[in-house]
Amino acid sequence: MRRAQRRGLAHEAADRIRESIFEGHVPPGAALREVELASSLDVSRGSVREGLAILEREGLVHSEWHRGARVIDLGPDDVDEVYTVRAALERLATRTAAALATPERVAELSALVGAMERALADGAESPVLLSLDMAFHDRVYETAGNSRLTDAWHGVRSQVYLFQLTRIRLGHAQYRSAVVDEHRDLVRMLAHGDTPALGDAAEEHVDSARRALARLLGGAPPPAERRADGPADPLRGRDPRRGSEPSNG
Amino acid sequence: MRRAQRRGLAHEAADRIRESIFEGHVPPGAALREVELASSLDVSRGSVREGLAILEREGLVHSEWHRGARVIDLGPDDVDEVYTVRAALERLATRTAAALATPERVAELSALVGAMERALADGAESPVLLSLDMAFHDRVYETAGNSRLTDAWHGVRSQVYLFQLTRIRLGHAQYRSAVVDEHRDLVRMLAHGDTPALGDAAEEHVDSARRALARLLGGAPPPAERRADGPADPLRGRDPRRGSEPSNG
DNA sequence: GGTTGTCCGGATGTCAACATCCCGCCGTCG
DNA sequence: CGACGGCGGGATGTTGACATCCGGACAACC
Repeated sequence: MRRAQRRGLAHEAADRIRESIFEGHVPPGAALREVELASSLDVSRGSVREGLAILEREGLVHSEWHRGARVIDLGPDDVDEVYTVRAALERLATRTAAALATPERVAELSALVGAMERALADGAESPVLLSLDMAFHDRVYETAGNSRLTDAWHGVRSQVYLFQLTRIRLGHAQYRSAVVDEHRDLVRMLAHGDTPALGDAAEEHVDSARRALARLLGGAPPPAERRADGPADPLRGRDPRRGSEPSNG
Repeated sequence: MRRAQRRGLAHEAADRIRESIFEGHVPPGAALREVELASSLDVSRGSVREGLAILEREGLVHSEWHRGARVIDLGPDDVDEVYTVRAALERLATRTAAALATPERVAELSALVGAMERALADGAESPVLLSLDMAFHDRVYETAGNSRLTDAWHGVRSQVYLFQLTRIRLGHAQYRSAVVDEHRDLVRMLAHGDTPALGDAAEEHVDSARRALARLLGGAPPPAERRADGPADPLRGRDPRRGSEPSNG
């Protein structure tokens, strides 16, 4: 059985705030004032504060000293950052999962793809598809069984979710047509144990999303490099924004 | 100029506690009691609490609901987890850095290698070498200019530091003999812009550390797979310990 | 006119007290 | 003798109040 988890108000608060952001009730760049949220959620400022720290870990929120927290404002450069990191993680996760997957796990993933097919056929809303999409990848990371890898994934997961939401909003059809096929391919390779090709396929899966977003958000045209040996495309530099390197020395 | 940073007591507390752990004053698995630390550091429990959250983000500390925080206890399985993730990150970071590096940046890295050579020749303590080692990689990530990538790195950095410390403690000579050469190679490739080989070299650099540690900690013998197209070795599964997946749906 | 100094509202950072929860111990019961 | 249940110490989770800091506006000064 899965172990039960007691969580506490901070996690609850984080969940609510995250929901609000995803549902668009709080626009990008908006200030998240602690007192406001505290009274709104009916918890103390301390708990809200801790919740905001959780969201900062997920990259959904950016906060500065004595300047409060704001919803992150994602631009074209962020697409590159997030998806480049995600591609590297996904490559590792998928390959590791392939090595450890039990038939039951593969069946679960296959069932998720089946659910996506049905949802697509039933003309379900795209956010429903997106939920299945995210669940699929969560399952893959879970199968990989590497808690550090999962943590790293959680560091970009919410941002990916946000990006895919805007992708859906701007380019509906394209997402719907690609999602199911790509995941079905992934499952097939995973079941077949085709490890060498899997890494590339997982990266390509992520990279295709990146390209679609780059096109929609109108960033500088991506270099469209051939990708036979990994993602070689250089990302445009960007200020390191968040300071505070751990200072062990 | 580098922007000035005001940090606050939480970061200060985190730094002190981190130091204590690195210097071995707090053994692995030991409980980190909030009241104790608070009186010891002469700050309030709230700040200590926030500091512990920071350390948890770095993977140095593990805490459970109403059960407090403990220093993480690293075993053979954790070596695989940490270094497998690190290899993936380092691959991306090094390749990206190669694409963006200015001559000045390469010179800085080269200077760090020079400092390592001098330290080695002067018979400096190994922890000094390790500091330069970490500084080198920090610099690489900084050059890559991807804040998400840097965040992910910070998620394993302290654990890597801890592992390298035990590596030094157990297998002194081997680390000293390998470090300088490997970093010099990295700089050479980076200066030369030899991108395709760089990714593999960076991965190999990390993987050699992983193997050394696996040997020293006496884990199950690693599968010693040929690594021509990436790290294919499956990691042994492990309980997902930390729960709390972000629950957006 | 542009720059600097000062002030004030509002928000965050920090603190110490109250509420809740674990864990080990021990007595009791089957 | 082993299992269940309650108790008490101690630690964490949560809260509301105080201290500090930021940002903009206005006024003084060169």
